[in-house]
Amino acid sequence: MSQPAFAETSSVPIQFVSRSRQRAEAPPALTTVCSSCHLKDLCLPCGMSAPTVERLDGLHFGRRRVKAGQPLYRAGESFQAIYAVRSGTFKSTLGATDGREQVTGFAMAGELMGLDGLAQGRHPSTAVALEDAEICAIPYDHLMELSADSGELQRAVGRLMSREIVREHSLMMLLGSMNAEERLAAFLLNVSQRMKARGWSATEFHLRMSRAEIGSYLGMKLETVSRTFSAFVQQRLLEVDKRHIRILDLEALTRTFEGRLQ
Amino acid sequence: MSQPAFAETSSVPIQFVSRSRQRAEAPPALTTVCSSCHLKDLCLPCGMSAPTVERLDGLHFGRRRVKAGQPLYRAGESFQAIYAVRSGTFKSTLGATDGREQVTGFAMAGELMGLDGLAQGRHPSTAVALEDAEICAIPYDHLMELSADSGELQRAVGRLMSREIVREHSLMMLLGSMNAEERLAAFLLNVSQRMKARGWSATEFHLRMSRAEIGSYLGMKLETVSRTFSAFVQQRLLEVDKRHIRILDLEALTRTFEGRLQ
DNA sequence: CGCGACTTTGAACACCATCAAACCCGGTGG
DNA sequence: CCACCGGGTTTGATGGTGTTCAAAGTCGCG
Repeated sequence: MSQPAFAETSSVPIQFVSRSRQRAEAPPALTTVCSSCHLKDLCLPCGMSAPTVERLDGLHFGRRRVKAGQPLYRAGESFQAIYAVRSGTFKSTLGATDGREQVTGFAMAGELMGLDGLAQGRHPSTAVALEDAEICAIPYDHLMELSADSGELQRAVGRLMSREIVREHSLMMLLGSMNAEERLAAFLLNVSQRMKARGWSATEFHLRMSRAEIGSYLGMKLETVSRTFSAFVQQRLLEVDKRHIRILDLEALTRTFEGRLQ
Repeated sequence: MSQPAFAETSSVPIQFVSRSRQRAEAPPALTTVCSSCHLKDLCLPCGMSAPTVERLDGLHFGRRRVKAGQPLYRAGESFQAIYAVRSGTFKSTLGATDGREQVTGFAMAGELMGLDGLAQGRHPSTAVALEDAEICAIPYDHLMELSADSGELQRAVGRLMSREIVREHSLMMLLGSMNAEERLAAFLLNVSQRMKARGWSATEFHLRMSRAEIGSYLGMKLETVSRTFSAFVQQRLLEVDKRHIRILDLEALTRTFEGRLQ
Protein backbone atom coordinates (compact mmCIF):
# COMPACT_ATOMS: atom_id res chain seq x y z
CA MET A 1 0.00 0.00 0.00
CA SER A 2 2.24 2.81 -1.10
CA GLN A 3 -0.26 5.37 -2.15
CA PRO A 4 1.12 8.84 -2.58
CA ALA A 5 -1.84 10.74 -1.31
CA PHE A 6 -2.55 13.43 -3.81
CA ALA A 7 0.29 13.11 -6.25
CA GLU A 8 -1.41 11.63 -9.28
CA THR A 9 -4.97 11.70 -8.12
CA SER A 10 -6.19 14.93 -9.53
CA SER A 11 -4.85 17.70 -11.62
CA VAL A 12 -7.68 19.92 -10.46
CA PRO A 13 -7.70 20.61 -6.75
CA ILE A 14 -11.05 20.63 -5.06
CA GLN A 15 -12.20 24.12 -4.36
CA PHE A 16 -14.13 24.81 -1.25
CA VAL A 17 -16.05 27.98 -1.77
CA SER A 18 -18.07 29.45 1.00
CA ARG A 19 -21.50 30.61 0.19
CA SER A 20 -20.91 34.22 1.02
CA ARG A 21 -17.85 34.27 -1.18
CA GLN A 22 -19.82 32.71 -3.89
CA ARG A 23 -22.37 35.48 -3.84
CA ALA A 24 -19.72 38.10 -3.69
CA GLU A 25 -17.10 37.09 -6.19
CA ALA A 26 -16.57 33.43 -6.95
CA PRO A 27 -17.37 32.11 -10.39
CA PRO A 28 -20.76 30.45 -10.07
CA ALA A 29 -19.58 27.40 -11.96
CA LEU A 30 -17.53 26.10 -9.07
CA THR A 31 -19.98 25.96 -6.26
CA THR A 32 -23.44 24.64 -5.83
CA VAL A 33 -26.31 24.88 -3.47
CA CYS A 34 -28.52 21.91 -2.90
CA SER A 35 -31.78 23.82 -2.80
CA SER A 36 -31.52 24.87 -6.41
CA CYS A 37 -29.84 21.76 -7.74
CA HIS A 38 -31.75 19.80 -10.36
CA LEU A 39 -30.68 16.57 -8.66
CA LYS A 40 -32.06 17.39 -5.27
CA ASP A 41 -34.75 14.73 -5.41
CA LEU A 42 -32.23 11.98 -6.08
CA CYS A 43 -29.19 13.10 -4.18
CA LEU A 44 -28.26 13.90 -0.60
CA PRO A 45 -31.28 16.16 0.02
CA CYS A 46 -33.72 13.47 -1.04
CA GLY A 47 -36.64 13.31 1.35
CA MET A 48 -35.64 16.34 3.38
CA SER A 49 -37.92 19.25 4.11
CA ALA A 50 -37.22 22.55 2.38
CA PRO A 51 -35.77 24.25 5.48
CA THR A 52 -33.38 21.38 6.03
CA VAL A 53 -32.25 21.48 2.45
CA GLU A 54 -31.53 25.15 2.87
CA ARG A 55 -29.42 24.26 5.85
CA LEU A 56 -27.41 22.06 3.52
CA ASP A 57 -26.72 25.09 1.37
CA GLY A 58 -24.36 26.14 4.14
CA LEU A 59 -22.08 23.25 3.19
CA HIS A 60 -19.02 24.24 1.31
CA PHE A 61 -19.29 21.85 -1.58
CA GLY A 62 -16.37 21.69 -3.88
CA ARG A 63 -17.18 20.86 -7.46
CA ARG A 64 -14.70 18.99 -9.56
CA ARG A 65 -14.46 17.56 -13.01
CA VAL A 66 -13.06 14.09 -13.51
CA LYS A 67 -12.01 12.92 -16.94
CA ALA A 68 -12.94 9.53 -18.27
CA GLY A 69 -10.62 6.89 -16.87
CA GLN A 70 -9.35 9.12 -14.07
CA PRO A 71 -9.79 8.24 -10.41
CA LEU A 72 -11.83 10.44 -8.09
CA TYR A 73 -10.16 8.78 -5.14
CA ARG A 74 -8.00 5.73 -4.66
CA ALA A 75 -7.89 2.95 -2.12
CA GLY A 76 -5.64 3.97 0.73
CA GLU A 77 -6.19 7.71 0.49
CA SER A 78 -7.39 9.42 3.60
CA PHE A 79 -11.10 9.97 3.85
CA GLN A 80 -12.17 13.61 3.88
CA ALA A 81 -15.38 13.84 1.99
CA ILE A 82 -18.15 11.87 0.44
CA TYR A 83 -18.93 12.54 -3.19
CA ALA A 84 -22.13 13.14 -5.08
CA VAL A 85 -22.16 12.52 -8.81
CA ARG A 86 -23.43 15.55 -10.73
CA SER A 87 -22.94 14.09 -14.18
CA GLY A 88 -21.22 11.09 -15.69
CA THR A 89 -20.82 7.59 -14.34
CA PHE A 90 -18.31 6.04 -11.95
CA LYS A 91 -17.29 2.56 -10.98
CA SER A 92 -16.09 1.66 -7.49
CA THR A 93 -13.56 -1.11 -7.29
CA LEU A 94 -11.97 -3.08 -4.53
CA GLY A 95 -8.47 -4.35 -5.23
CA ALA A 96 -6.85 -7.57 -4.15
CA THR A 97 -3.15 -7.72 -3.38
CA ASP A 98 -2.65 -10.10 -6.27
CA GLY A 99 -3.78 -7.46 -8.68
CA ARG A 100 -7.27 -8.75 -9.25
CA GLU A 101 -9.94 -6.22 -8.69
CA GLN A 102 -13.67 -6.35 -8.40
CA VAL A 103 -16.26 -3.74 -9.24
CA THR A 104 -18.47 -3.13 -6.21
CA GLY A 105 -20.81 -0.62 -7.73
CA PHE A 106 -21.63 1.92 -10.40
CA ALA A 107 -22.71 5.47 -9.53
CA MET A 108 -24.89 7.70 -11.67
CA ALA A 109 -26.00 11.31 -11.34
CA GLY A 110 -27.34 12.02 -7.88
CA GLU A 111 -25.74 9.00 -6.27
CA LEU A 112 -23.21 9.10 -3.47
CA MET A 113 -19.79 7.50 -3.24
CA GLY A 114 -17.18 7.07 -0.56
CA LEU A 115 -19.31 6.16 2.43
CA ASP A 116 -17.15 3.10 2.96
CA GLY A 117 -14.15 5.28 3.79
CA LEU A 118 -15.56 6.49 7.04
CA ALA A 119 -14.93 3.24 8.91
CA GLN A 120 -11.14 3.43 8.84
CA GLY A 121 -10.58 7.02 7.88
CA ARG A 122 -9.22 5.84 4.53
CA HIS A 123 -10.93 4.82 1.36
CA PRO A 124 -10.85 1.03 0.96
CA SER A 125 -12.04 1.33 -2.60
CA THR A 126 -11.16 3.29 -5.71
CA ALA A 127 -13.62 5.36 -7.73
CA VAL A 128 -12.93 5.83 -11.43
CA ALA A 129 -14.93 7.87 -13.92
CA LEU A 130 -16.25 5.83 -16.86
CA GLU A 131 -16.86 9.01 -18.86
CA ASP A 132 -16.14 12.67 -18.31
CA ALA A 133 -17.88 13.49 -15.08
CA GLU A 134 -18.51 16.13 -12.49
CA ILE A 135 -18.94 15.67 -8.75
CA CYS A 136 -19.71 17.55 -5.57
CA ALA A 137 -17.27 16.87 -2.74
CA ILE A 138 -19.15 17.00 0.54
CA PRO A 139 -16.74 17.47 3.44
CA TYR A 140 -17.70 14.90 6.01
CA ASP A 141 -16.68 16.92 9.07
CA HIS A 142 -18.80 19.77 7.99
CA LEU A 143 -21.75 17.54 7.23
CA MET A 144 -21.51 16.10 10.74
CA GLU A 145 -21.43 19.55 12.28
CA LEU A 146 -24.55 20.51 10.43
CA SER A 147 -26.39 17.38 11.30
CA ALA A 148 -25.65 17.81 14.99
CA ASP A 149 -28.03 20.77 14.78
CA SER A 150 -30.72 19.04 12.84
CA GLY A 151 -32.31 15.77 13.73
CA GLU A 152 -33.81 15.54 10.30
CA LEU A 153 -30.47 15.90 8.58
CA GLN A 154 -28.89 13.46 10.98
CA ARG A 155 -31.53 10.89 10.19
CA ALA A 156 -31.21 11.48 6.50
CA VAL A 157 -27.49 10.78 6.61
CA GLY A 158 -28.16 7.61 8.59
CA ARG A 159 -30.72 6.53 6.02
CA LEU A 160 -28.25 7.09 3.21
CA MET A 161 -25.72 4.80 4.83
CA SER A 162 -28.36 2.24 5.58
CA ARG A 163 -29.52 2.36 2.00
CA GLU A 164 -26.02 1.49 0.92
CA ILE A 165 -26.10 -1.55 3.20
CA VAL A 166 -29.41 -2.62 1.73
CA ARG A 167 -28.10 -2.17 -1.78
CA GLU A 168 -25.20 -4.45 -1.01
CA HIS A 169 -27.54 -6.99 0.53
CA SER A 170 -29.36 -7.35 -2.77
CA LEU A 171 -26.08 -7.70 -4.54
CA MET A 172 -25.07 -10.46 -2.16
CA MET A 173 -28.32 -12.19 -2.92
CA LEU A 174 -27.58 -11.83 -6.59
CA LEU A 175 -24.04 -13.12 -6.31
CA GLY A 176 -24.97 -15.90 -3.95
CA SER A 177 -27.96 -17.42 -5.61
CA MET A 178 -28.59 -16.34 -9.18
CA ASN A 179 -27.47 -17.78 -12.48
CA ALA A 180 -26.04 -15.78 -15.33
CA GLU A 181 -29.35 -14.81 -16.96
CA GLU A 182 -30.89 -13.78 -13.67
CA ARG A 183 -27.87 -11.68 -12.83
CA LEU A 184 -27.78 -9.82 -16.09
CA ALA A 185 -31.55 -9.31 -16.05
CA ALA A 186 -31.34 -7.91 -12.53
CA PHE A 187 -28.54 -5.60 -13.60
CA LEU A 188 -30.37 -4.32 -16.67
CA LEU A 189 -33.59 -3.75 -14.77
CA ASN A 190 -31.69 -1.89 -12.10
CA VAL A 191 -30.07 0.36 -14.67
CA SER A 192 -33.41 0.80 -16.36
CA GLN A 193 -35.04 2.00 -13.15
CA ARG A 194 -32.22 4.37 -12.39
CA MET A 195 -32.40 5.81 -15.89
CA LYS A 196 -36.12 6.29 -15.51
CA ALA A 197 -35.67 8.03 -12.17
CA ARG A 198 -33.38 10.47 -13.94
CA GLY A 199 -35.87 11.27 -16.63
CA TRP A 200 -34.30 9.12 -19.32
CA SER A 201 -35.88 6.28 -21.18
CA ALA A 202 -36.29 3.13 -19.12
CA THR A 203 -36.07 0.95 -22.20
CA GLU A 204 -33.30 2.41 -24.30
CA PHE A 205 -29.96 3.53 -22.97
CA HIS A 206 -26.25 3.46 -23.38
CA LEU A 207 -24.15 1.48 -20.94
CA ARG A 208 -21.07 3.27 -19.79
CA MET A 209 -19.21 0.17 -18.67
CA SER A 210 -17.45 -2.61 -20.56
CA ARG A 211 -18.48 -6.25 -20.57
CA ALA A 212 -15.55 -6.97 -18.29
CA GLU A 213 -16.73 -4.38 -15.78
CA ILE A 214 -20.28 -5.70 -15.83
CA GLY A 215 -18.90 -9.18 -15.38
CA SER A 216 -16.73 -8.18 -12.47
CA TYR A 217 -19.71 -6.55 -10.82
CA LEU A 218 -21.97 -9.56 -11.40
CA GLY A 219 -19.39 -12.18 -10.58
CA MET A 220 -19.05 -13.63 -14.06
CA LYS A 221 -16.55 -13.55 -16.91
CA LEU A 222 -16.84 -11.08 -19.75
CA GLU A 223 -17.46 -13.88 -22.23
CA THR A 224 -20.41 -15.05 -20.19
CA VAL A 225 -21.81 -11.53 -20.09
CA SER A 226 -21.53 -11.33 -23.85
CA ARG A 227 -23.13 -14.73 -24.34
CA THR A 228 -25.97 -13.83 -22.01
CA PHE A 229 -26.63 -10.63 -23.93
CA SER A 230 -26.78 -12.72 -27.09
CA ALA A 231 -29.20 -15.13 -25.45
CA PHE A 232 -31.50 -12.26 -24.49
CA VAL A 233 -31.38 -10.99 -28.06
CA GLN A 234 -32.30 -14.44 -29.30
CA GLN A 235 -35.22 -14.53 -26.86
CA ARG A 236 -36.31 -11.13 -28.24
CA LEU A 237 -35.99 -9.52 -24.83
CA LEU A 238 -33.40 -7.02 -25.98
CA GLU A 239 -31.79 -5.34 -28.89
CA VAL A 240 -28.10 -4.92 -28.31
CA ASP A 241 -25.60 -2.97 -30.31
CA LYS A 242 -22.38 -3.02 -28.35
CA ARG A 243 -23.20 -0.82 -25.36
CA HIS A 244 -26.44 0.51 -26.68
CA ILE A 245 -29.36 -1.40 -25.19
CA ARG A 246 -33.01 -1.41 -26.06
CA ILE A 247 -35.31 -3.43 -23.85
CA LEU A 248 -38.05 -4.98 -25.96
CA ASP A 249 -39.89 -6.92 -23.29
CA LEU A 250 -39.58 -5.46 -19.84
CA GLU A 251 -42.07 -7.88 -18.30
CA ALA A 252 -40.33 -10.96 -19.61
CA LEU A 253 -37.03 -9.59 -18.41
CA THR A 254 -38.57 -9.07 -15.00
CA ARG A 255 -39.90 -12.59 -15.02
CA THR A 256 -36.40 -13.85 -15.70
CA PHE A 257 -35.43 -13.08 -12.15
CA GLU A 258 -38.81 -12.77 -10.51
CA GLY A 259 -38.90 -13.57 -6.87
CA ARG A 260 -35.18 -13.75 -6.61
CA LEU A 261 -34.55 -10.26 -5.38
CA GLN A 262 -36.22 -8.78 -2.30
CA MET B 1 -11.88 -8.19 9.61
CA SER B 2 -11.62 -4.96 11.58
CA GLN B 3 -10.49 -6.42 14.84
CA PRO B 4 -10.36 -4.21 17.88
CA ALA B 5 -7.68 -5.26 20.32
CA PHE B 6 -8.95 -7.63 22.88
CA ALA B 7 -8.98 -6.53 26.48
CA GLU B 8 -9.42 -8.56 29.64
CA THR B 9 -12.62 -10.50 29.79
CA SER B 10 -12.52 -11.86 33.26
CA SER B 11 -12.25 -8.77 35.40
CA VAL B 12 -15.33 -6.60 35.42
CA PRO B 13 -18.57 -8.26 36.42
CA ILE B 14 -21.64 -7.25 34.49
CA GLN B 15 -23.75 -4.77 36.33
CA PHE B 16 -27.45 -4.76 35.90
CA VAL B 17 -29.11 -1.55 36.83
CA SER B 18 -32.83 -1.62 37.25
CA ARG B 19 -34.47 1.54 36.10
CA SER B 20 -37.43 3.32 37.59
CA ARG B 21 -38.52 4.38 34.14
CA GLN B 22 -39.83 1.12 32.89
CA ARG B 23 -42.84 0.58 30.73
CA ALA B 24 -45.83 -0.98 32.44
CA GLU B 25 -46.22 -3.84 30.02
CA ALA B 26 -42.55 -4.65 29.86
CA PRO B 27 -41.41 -7.69 31.81
CA PRO B 28 -39.02 -6.93 34.65
CA ALA B 29 -36.43 -6.38 31.97
CA LEU B 30 -32.97 -5.71 33.19
CA THR B 31 -31.03 -2.90 31.74
CA THR B 32 -27.36 -2.64 31.22
CA VAL B 33 -24.84 0.12 31.14
CA CYS B 34 -22.16 0.15 28.52
CA SER B 35 -19.39 1.49 30.73
CA SER B 36 -19.28 -1.63 32.84
CA CYS B 37 -20.09 -4.16 30.16
CA HIS B 38 -17.46 -6.78 29.45
CA LEU B 39 -18.13 -6.38 25.74
CA LYS B 40 -17.46 -2.68 25.59
CA ASP B 41 -14.28 -3.05 23.57
CA LEU B 42 -16.05 -5.01 20.86
CA CYS B 43 -19.49 -3.50 20.82
CA LEU B 44 -21.10 -0.12 20.27
CA PRO B 45 -18.73 1.74 22.61
CA CYS B 46 -15.66 0.45 20.81
CA GLY B 47 -13.16 3.23 20.30
CA MET B 48 -15.04 5.81 22.34
CA SER B 49 -13.51 7.80 25.16
CA ALA B 50 -14.61 7.00 28.69
CA PRO B 51 -16.80 10.12 29.07
CA THR B 52 -18.61 9.31 25.86
CA VAL B 53 -19.22 5.75 26.94
CA GLU B 54 -20.72 7.09 30.14
CA ARG B 55 -23.02 9.19 28.05
CA LEU B 56 -24.19 5.96 26.46
CA ASP B 57 -25.17 4.71 29.89
CA GLY B 58 -28.08 7.10 29.66
CA LEU B 59 -29.57 4.89 26.96
CA HIS B 60 -32.40 2.74 28.14
CA PHE B 61 -31.23 -0.54 26.77
CA GLY B 62 -33.70 -3.33 26.95
CA ARG B 63 -32.22 -6.73 27.45
CA ARG B 64 -33.93 -9.71 25.99
CA ARG B 65 -33.40 -13.44 25.75
CA VAL B 66 -33.99 -15.20 22.46
CA LYS B 67 -34.30 -18.97 22.33
CA ALA B 68 -32.51 -21.02 19.73
CA GLY B 69 -34.42 -20.94 16.48
CA GLN B 70 -36.50 -17.92 17.46
CA PRO B 71 -36.41 -14.67 15.51
CA LEU B 72 -35.21 -11.45 17.11
CA TYR B 73 -36.92 -9.49 14.37
CA ARG B 74 -38.48 -10.38 11.07
CA ALA B 75 -38.38 -8.86 7.62
CA GLY B 76 -41.15 -6.33 7.31
CA GLU B 77 -41.36 -5.37 10.97
CA SER B 78 -41.01 -1.72 11.73
CA PHE B 79 -37.57 -0.56 12.70
CA GLN B 80 -37.25 0.75 16.24
CA ALA B 81 -33.92 -0.31 17.54
CA ILE B 82 -30.62 -1.79 16.61
CA TYR B 83 -29.48 -4.83 18.52
CA ALA B 84 -26.22 -5.77 20.16
CA VAL B 85 -25.52 -9.43 20.80
CA ARG B 86 -24.62 -10.09 24.43
CA SER B 87 -24.31 -13.83 24.12
CA GLY B 88 -25.16 -16.46 21.57
CA THR B 89 -25.02 -16.32 17.79
CA PHE B 90 -27.47 -15.05 15.20
CA LYS B 91 -27.92 -15.36 11.50
CA SER B 92 -29.39 -12.61 9.34
CA THR B 93 -31.31 -13.73 6.32
CA LEU B 94 -32.85 -12.05 3.34
CA GLY B 95 -35.87 -13.76 1.89
CA ALA B 96 -36.98 -13.98 -1.73
CA THR B 97 -40.65 -14.01 -2.62
CA ASP B 98 -40.27 -17.53 -3.99
CA GLY B 99 -39.33 -18.79 -0.56
CA ARG B 100 -35.61 -19.03 -1.09
CA GLU B 101 -33.60 -17.24 1.48
CA GLN B 102 -30.00 -16.27 1.80
CA VAL B 103 -27.90 -15.78 4.89
CA THR B 104 -26.31 -12.33 4.80
CA GLY B 105 -24.33 -12.56 7.98
CA PHE B 106 -23.66 -14.13 11.34
CA ALA B 107 -23.46 -12.06 14.52
CA MET B 108 -21.51 -12.98 17.62
CA ALA B 109 -21.21 -11.38 21.04
CA GLY B 110 -20.54 -7.65 20.78
CA GLU B 111 -21.71 -7.36 17.20
CA LEU B 112 -24.59 -5.22 16.01
CA MET B 113 -27.60 -6.16 13.95
CA GLY B 114 -30.42 -4.31 12.31
CA LEU B 115 -28.62 -1.34 10.80
CA ASP B 116 -30.16 -2.18 7.46
CA GLY B 117 -33.65 -1.37 8.77
CA LEU B 118 -32.99 2.31 9.05
CA ALA B 119 -33.23 2.99 5.33
CA GLN B 120 -36.91 2.21 4.97
CA GLY B 121 -38.06 2.25 8.54
CA ARG B 122 -38.63 -1.50 8.36
CA HIS B 123 -36.31 -4.43 8.65
CA PRO B 124 -35.56 -5.92 5.24
CA SER B 125 -33.96 -8.94 6.86
CA THR B 126 -34.77 -11.45 9.57
CA ALA B 127 -32.50 -12.25 12.51
CA VAL B 128 -32.74 -15.71 14.06
CA ALA B 129 -30.85 -17.04 17.06
CA LEU B 130 -28.74 -20.11 16.30
CA GLU B 131 -28.50 -20.94 20.01
CA ASP B 132 -30.03 -19.49 23.15
CA ALA B 133 -28.97 -15.87 23.11
CA GLU B 134 -29.26 -12.55 24.82
CA ILE B 135 -29.29 -9.12 23.25
CA CYS B 136 -29.39 -5.43 24.09
CA ALA B 137 -32.01 -3.47 22.18
CA ILE B 138 -30.70 0.02 21.49
CA PRO B 139 -33.56 2.38 20.66
CA TYR B 140 -32.48 4.23 17.56
CA ASP B 141 -34.33 7.46 18.31
CA HIS B 142 -32.69 7.73 21.63
CA LEU B 143 -29.28 6.96 20.21
CA MET B 144 -29.74 9.77 17.70
CA GLU B 145 -30.73 12.22 20.39
CA LEU B 146 -27.64 11.39 22.36
CA SER B 147 -25.34 11.66 19.40
CA ALA B 148 -26.69 15.09 18.52
CA ASP B 149 -24.94 16.25 21.69
CA SER B 150 -21.71 14.45 21.09
CA GLY B 151 -19.62 14.68 17.98
CA GLU B 152 -17.63 11.68 19.09
CA LEU B 153 -20.69 9.51 19.49
CA GLN B 154 -22.09 10.73 16.22
CA ARG B 155 -18.91 9.75 14.45
CA ALA B 156 -18.78 6.42 16.16
CA VAL B 157 -22.24 5.56 14.92
CA GLY B 158 -21.25 6.61 11.43
CA ARG B 159 -18.18 4.42 11.63
CA LEU B 160 -20.28 1.46 12.70
CA MET B 161 -22.50 1.77 9.67
CA SER B 162 -19.54 2.27 7.42
CA ARG B 163 -17.91 -0.82 8.85
CA GLU B 164 -20.97 -2.77 7.89
CA ILE B 165 -20.61 -1.52 4.32
CA VAL B 166 -16.96 -2.54 4.28
CA ARG B 167 -17.82 -5.96 5.65
CA GLU B 168 -20.27 -6.49 2.84
CA HIS B 169 -17.72 -5.33 0.33
CA SER B 170 -15.41 -8.15 1.35
CA LEU B 171 -18.25 -10.58 1.09
CA MET B 172 -19.03 -9.35 -2.41
CA MET B 173 -15.41 -9.93 -3.31
CA LEU B 174 -15.66 -13.41 -1.89
CA LEU B 175 -18.89 -14.23 -3.69
CA GLY B 176 -17.78 -12.65 -6.91
CA SER B 177 -14.34 -14.05 -7.38
CA MET B 178 -13.44 -16.96 -5.14
CA ASN B 179 -13.76 -20.69 -5.58
CA ALA B 180 -15.12 -23.06 -2.97
CA GLU B 181 -11.88 -23.62 -1.05
CA GLU B 182 -11.06 -19.94 -0.96
CA ARG B 183 -14.54 -19.14 0.30
CA LEU B 184 -14.51 -21.65 3.10
CA ALA B 185 -10.97 -20.71 4.10
CA ALA B 186 -11.97 -17.06 4.23
CA PHE B 187 -14.98 -17.93 6.33
CA LEU B 188 -13.03 -20.05 8.80
CA LEU B 189 -10.30 -17.46 9.17
CA ASN B 190 -12.89 -14.79 9.77
CA VAL B 191 -14.56 -16.87 12.48
CA SER B 192 -11.14 -17.66 13.93
CA GLN B 193 -10.28 -13.97 14.24
CA ARG B 194 -13.60 -13.15 15.81
CA MET B 195 -13.21 -15.98 18.31
CA LYS B 196 -9.76 -14.73 19.18
CA ALA B 197 -11.04 -11.19 19.66
CA ARG B 198 -13.50 -12.59 22.19
CA GLY B 199 -10.87 -14.38 24.18
CA TRP B 200 -11.54 -17.84 22.79
CA SER B 201 -9.18 -20.07 20.96
CA ALA B 202 -8.43 -18.98 17.43
CA THR B 203 -7.76 -22.54 16.33
CA GLU B 204 -10.42 -24.63 17.99
CA PHE B 205 -14.08 -23.75 18.11
CA HIS B 206 -17.61 -24.91 17.68
CA LEU B 207 -19.59 -23.62 14.72
CA ARG B 208 -23.11 -22.64 15.57
CA MET B 209 -24.45 -22.86 12.04
CA SER B 210 -25.30 -25.80 9.79
CA ARG B 211 -23.55 -26.68 6.56
CA ALA B 212 -26.59 -25.36 4.71
CA GLU B 213 -26.35 -21.99 6.48
CA ILE B 214 -22.64 -21.73 5.79
CA GLY B 215 -23.35 -22.61 2.19
CA SER B 216 -26.07 -20.04 1.87
CA TYR B 217 -23.76 -17.41 3.28
CA LEU B 218 -20.89 -18.39 0.99
CA GLY B 219 -22.97 -18.91 -2.12
CA MET B 220 -22.49 -22.65 -2.39
CA LYS B 221 -24.51 -25.80 -1.72
CA LEU B 222 -24.30 -27.67 1.55
CA GLU B 223 -22.74 -30.70 -0.13
CA THR B 224 -19.98 -28.53 -1.50
CA VAL B 225 -19.35 -27.10 1.96
CA SER B 226 -19.08 -30.59 3.34
CA ARG B 227 -16.78 -31.75 0.57
CA THR B 228 -14.56 -28.74 1.03
CA PHE B 229 -14.28 -29.44 4.74
CA SER B 230 -13.25 -32.98 3.85
CA ALA B 231 -10.69 -31.67 1.38
CA PHE B 232 -9.18 -29.48 4.09
CA VAL B 233 -9.02 -32.45 6.44
CA GLN B 234 -7.26 -34.45 3.74
CA GLN B 235 -4.78 -31.61 3.28
CA ARG B 236 -4.20 -31.67 7.04
CA LEU B 237 -5.33 -28.08 7.41
CA LEU B 238 -8.19 -28.95 9.75
CA GLU B 239 -9.66 -31.52 12.02
CA VAL B 240 -13.41 -31.61 11.70
CA ASP B 241 -15.94 -33.41 13.83
CA LYS B 242 -19.33 -32.24 12.71
CA ARG B 243 -19.41 -28.62 13.88
CA HIS B 244 -16.35 -28.82 16.00
CA ILE B 245 -13.36 -27.39 14.14
CA ARG B 246 -9.69 -27.46 14.94
CA ILE B 247 -7.38 -25.52 12.68
CA LEU B 248 -4.11 -27.39 12.30
CA ASP B 249 -2.32 -25.10 9.90
CA LEU B 250 -3.43 -21.50 10.08
CA GLU B 251 -0.75 -20.26 7.70
CA ALA B 252 -1.62 -22.74 4.99
CA LEU B 253 -5.27 -21.89 5.40
CA THR B 254 -4.37 -18.25 5.00
CA ARG B 255 -2.36 -19.03 1.91
CA THR B 256 -5.41 -20.72 0.45
CA PHE B 257 -7.02 -17.39 -0.12
CA GLU B 258 -4.05 -15.09 0.13
CA GLY B 259 -4.31 -11.92 -1.84
CA ARG B 260 -7.92 -12.45 -2.63
CA LEU B 261 -9.38 -10.36 0.09
CA GLN B 262 -8.56 -6.71 0.75
C1' DC C 1 -3.80 2.01 -42.87
C1' DG C 2 -2.85 -0.41 -38.86
C1' DC C 3 -2.93 -0.68 -34.03
C1' DG C 4 -5.24 -1.48 -29.64
C1' DA C 5 -9.30 -2.01 -26.89
C1' DC C 6 -13.42 -4.21 -26.85
C1' DT C 7 -16.76 -7.68 -28.30
C1' DT C 8 -18.52 -11.95 -30.16
C1' DT C 9 -18.50 -16.80 -30.90
C1' DG C 10 -16.75 -21.61 -30.78
C1' DA C 11 -14.86 -25.82 -28.50
C1' DA C 12 -13.17 -28.26 -24.57
C1' DC C 13 -12.88 -28.53 -19.90
C1' DA C 14 -13.37 -27.71 -14.74
C1' DC C 15 -15.96 -26.94 -11.05
C1' DC C 16 -19.82 -27.14 -8.66
C1' DA C 17 -24.85 -28.50 -8.48
C1' DT C 18 -27.88 -32.14 -8.45
C1' DC C 19 -29.65 -36.50 -7.28
C1' DA C 20 -29.16 -40.34 -4.47
C1' DA C 21 -27.81 -43.28 -0.76
C1' DA C 22 -25.92 -44.12 3.60
C1' DC C 23 -24.53 -42.63 8.05
C1' DC C 24 -24.62 -40.56 12.65
C1' DC C 25 -26.96 -39.11 16.67
C1' DG C 26 -30.40 -37.63 19.84
C1' DG C 27 -35.18 -38.00 20.92
C1' DT C 28 -39.60 -40.44 21.22
C1' DG C 29 -42.61 -43.98 21.88
C1' DG C 30 -43.86 -48.88 21.61
C1' DC D 1 -34.70 -52.02 25.82
C1' DC D 2 -34.99 -51.43 20.98
C1' DA D 3 -37.19 -49.58 16.79
C1' DC D 4 -38.08 -45.78 14.55
C1' DC D 5 -37.78 -41.19 13.09
C1' DG D 6 -35.93 -36.68 11.61
C1' DG D 7 -32.32 -33.43 11.09
C1' DG D 8 -27.92 -32.93 9.89
C1' DT D 9 -23.76 -34.70 7.58
C1' DT D 10 -20.87 -37.32 4.39
C1' DT D 11 -19.82 -39.42 0.10
C1' DG D 12 -20.51 -41.11 -4.68
C1' DA D 13 -22.03 -40.68 -9.60
C1' DT D 14 -23.51 -37.77 -13.12
C1' DG D 15 -24.54 -33.72 -15.62
C1' DG D 16 -24.93 -28.73 -16.44
C1' DT D 17 -23.35 -24.09 -16.21
C1' DG D 18 -19.93 -21.09 -16.67
C1' DT D 19 -14.79 -20.75 -17.37
C1' DT D 20 -10.88 -21.04 -20.18
C1' DC D 21 -8.46 -20.80 -24.32
C1' DA D 22 -8.58 -19.43 -28.89
C1' DA D 23 -9.76 -16.95 -33.04
C1' DA D 24 -12.03 -13.64 -35.61
C1' DG D 25 -14.75 -9.41 -36.04
C1' DT D 26 -15.77 -4.43 -34.95
C1' DC D 27 -14.78 0.18 -33.94
C1' DG D 28 -12.24 4.39 -32.89
C1' DC D 29 -8.10 6.75 -33.44
C1' DG D 30 -3.30 8.16 -34.25
